[in-house]
Amino acid sequence: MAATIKDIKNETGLGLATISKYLNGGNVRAENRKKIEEAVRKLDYHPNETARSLVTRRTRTIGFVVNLIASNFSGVLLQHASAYLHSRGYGMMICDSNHDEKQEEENIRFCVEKQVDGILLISVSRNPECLSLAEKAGIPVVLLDREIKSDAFDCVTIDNKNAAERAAAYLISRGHRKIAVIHSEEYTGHERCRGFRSAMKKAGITVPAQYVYSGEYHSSELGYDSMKELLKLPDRPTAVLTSNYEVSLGVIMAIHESGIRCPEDISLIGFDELILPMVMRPKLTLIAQPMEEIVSEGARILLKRIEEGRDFPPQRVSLYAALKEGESVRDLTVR
Amino acid sequence: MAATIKDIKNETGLGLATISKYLNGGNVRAENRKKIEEAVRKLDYHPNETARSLVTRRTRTIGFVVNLIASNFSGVLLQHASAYLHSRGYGMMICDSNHDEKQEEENIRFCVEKQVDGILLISVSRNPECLSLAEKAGIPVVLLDREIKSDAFDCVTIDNKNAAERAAAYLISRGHRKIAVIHSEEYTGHERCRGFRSAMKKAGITVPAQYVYSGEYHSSELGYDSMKELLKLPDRPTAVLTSNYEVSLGVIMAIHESGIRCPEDISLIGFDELILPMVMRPKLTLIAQPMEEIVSEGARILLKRIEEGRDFPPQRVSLYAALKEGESVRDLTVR
DNA sequence: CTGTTAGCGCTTTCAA
DNA sequence: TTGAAAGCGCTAACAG
Repeated sequence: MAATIKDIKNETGLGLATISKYLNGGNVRAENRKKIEEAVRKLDYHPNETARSLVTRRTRTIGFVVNLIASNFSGVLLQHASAYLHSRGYGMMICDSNHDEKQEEENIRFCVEKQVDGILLISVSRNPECLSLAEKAGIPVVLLDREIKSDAFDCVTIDNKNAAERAAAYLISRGHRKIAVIHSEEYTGHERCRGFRSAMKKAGITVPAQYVYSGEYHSSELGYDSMKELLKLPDRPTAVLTSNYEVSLGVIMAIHESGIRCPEDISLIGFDELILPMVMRPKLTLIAQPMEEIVSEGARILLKRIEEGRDFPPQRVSLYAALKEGESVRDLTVR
Repeated sequence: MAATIKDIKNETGLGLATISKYLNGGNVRAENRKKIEEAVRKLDYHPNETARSLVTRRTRTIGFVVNLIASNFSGVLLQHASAYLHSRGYGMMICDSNHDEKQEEENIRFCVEKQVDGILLISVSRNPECLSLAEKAGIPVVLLDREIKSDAFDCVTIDNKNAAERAAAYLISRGHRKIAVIHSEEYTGHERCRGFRSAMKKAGITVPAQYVYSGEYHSSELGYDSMKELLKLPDRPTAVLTSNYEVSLGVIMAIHESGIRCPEDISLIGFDELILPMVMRPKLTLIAQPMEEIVSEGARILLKRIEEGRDFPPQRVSLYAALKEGESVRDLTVR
C-alpha cells in the first residue's frame, strides 16, 4: 500500500493542509519543511495524482488524436509533443484515428470521457462536427497541420498553398515548363495542388491533365504508380512536385527502377525533411515543414488556454516552411 | 458544469447506490432502469472517470514507454497497441525515451506517478534497474521487442538470433559465401549478428572483419556509409544482411546511387516489412516480424495481470518471424 | 504560518 | 433490490 498524505501527517504531527501546501510549493517554516521532506523520503511518498485530479479538476493529461500514427510524419510530431508536454508535467494520451473519420470521432469521445485537459488534433475529417463533444465539455482543442471548416478553433499549420507555390516557382525559375504534380486526396494535398496551379498560372503555363495525379493519402504506391505512368508519356515532364513524404518515396523508387537519372533526366521537389531525403543522393530539394515549431506553438496555445483562466479568440498560426535546396532539381537555364 | 450522479439521484429520486450499481451493469427493477436511462440522456450524464479511478484504484490507462517514437517500427507497434487497448476501454499514455536511458527511467517514473495500471515497454536499457520503481508500485510491466537482463518480467519478442540465422542460411543455400552484415548497436542488432555468425559457422564459412559493420541504432547513415565502404572493397561481398529497417533504407540508397544492380550484382536481405520494402523493386527479401501479434500478445498478458487477481510466473513469449521471399536475392547455384 | 473542516464524484459495504 | 453512510486521497476555504 502506497503512503498517503495522512501517513505523512502521522509521521510529522503536522496538519494535512500544511503538508499539502508545502507539497504544492507553498511556504512553510524551515523546521517543518525538514520534517516533511524526511517523512516523504522515509515513507517513499508520492502524491496520488488521481485524488489530486478529482479536486483540482485537472488531469494534467493531453489527448493527442492523430490521423495515422504509423506514418513517419506523425511520428516526428509525436516525438516533439511528448518532449514538450512531459517537460511541463503533462502526460500525453494518444489515440490513432487510422485515417478514418468514424474512428476519429470515437477518439474525441474517448478523450472527453477520460477527461483530458485539452486535445491536440491532426484531423482526418474537415467537418467541425466531430469536435462538438469536446466543445460541450469545455475541453480546448488545437488543430495541428490540418485545418477544418470552422474558424472557432485554434489551429497551427504551414501555409501549404504558398509553400507549394514557391516550390513550383522554384522549378519554373530553373527553366522548367513541363511540370507534373502528384498529390494526396486530403486537405494538405489539395492545398498544395492549388499552390502549384497558382504558380503555373502566374507563369502562364497550362497544366495538361495527364500531368496531374492524385490518390489516397499516405500511399507510396500512389507515387510509384503515378511516376511509372508519367515516364510512359510521349511528352514527359521535366520535373515533378510531390505533395508528401510517402508519395516522394514511391516516386524515387520508380525513378531508380527505370534507370533514368535525377536530376539529369528528371527533376524532383517534395515535402518534408524526414529520414529519406537525408540519406538519399542526390539530396532531395524540398519544402521543410518546421515540425517542432508546429507542435510547440500548438501545445503552447493549448496549455495557455488550460492554465490561464481568461478566454481569448481562436488563434490561427501559419508557420513558414522554407525551401531547402538539394541537388534534385536541374537548372535548365544554364547549359 | 457536467452532470454528476447526484443530479441523477435528484432527477429520479433513487438512491446513489442503486444508480451506481445500474451504471456498472448491476440488476435493477425495470422501472428504475428506465428512469435512470432517461435521466442520463436528459442530463447528458457521463461518469467522472477520475472519481471512479480514485475509489477503484484503476485508471484504465496503460503507459507505453517507447525507445524512439519517431521510428517507423514503433509507429506500427503503437498503431496496433492503440487499437487493441481502446477496444478494451483502456487509454494509452505514451512516453518517448528518444533512445536515451535516462529519459527512459524518467518515463517509467512518470507513468508510475500518473498511476497507470500497467506498462508496455520497448526498452533502450538492458538494465532491469529502471523498472524497480514500477515494481515497487506494483505496476506490471510487459517488455516488447527487446529483452532486458532479467527474467522477472513478461516479455514478447521474436527469436532474433534464430531469425537472422535463417536469413543467413537462406543466402548460403543460394550459393552465397561472401556475406556482409550491417547491424545496429543494441539488443536486437546484436542478437541478429549472433544468428548470422552462427549460420556462417555452421556452414564453415569464415567472416572477414571487413564484412561486419555496426553502429548507432536507427541510423540509415550507418547503412549508407557501410554499404559505400563495402562497395569499395577489392573482394566485394555477394550479399548483405541488414539488421533493421533504417539500415536497409540506407543500404538501398547507396546501391542505387552506385549504379550497381540488385540482385544481379549484389543480393540483399533485411528485417521488417514496412513501407519501403513494399514499394521498392526488386521486392526485398526479408524477415517479417509479426508486429500485430507482438503487441496483442503483450497487451493480452498485461491486461490479464491487471484484471485477474491471481499471480502467475513471468511469461516469455518468443514469436516466429517468417522469411518472406522477394526478388532481392540472386540464386548463385543456377546459372 | 498552521490546522480544522468540508467537499471533489464515485463505489461499496451493510442493513433494511 | 434498495439506500444511507463511509470512505478513496487530496485541496482549499477559513479561522486561528
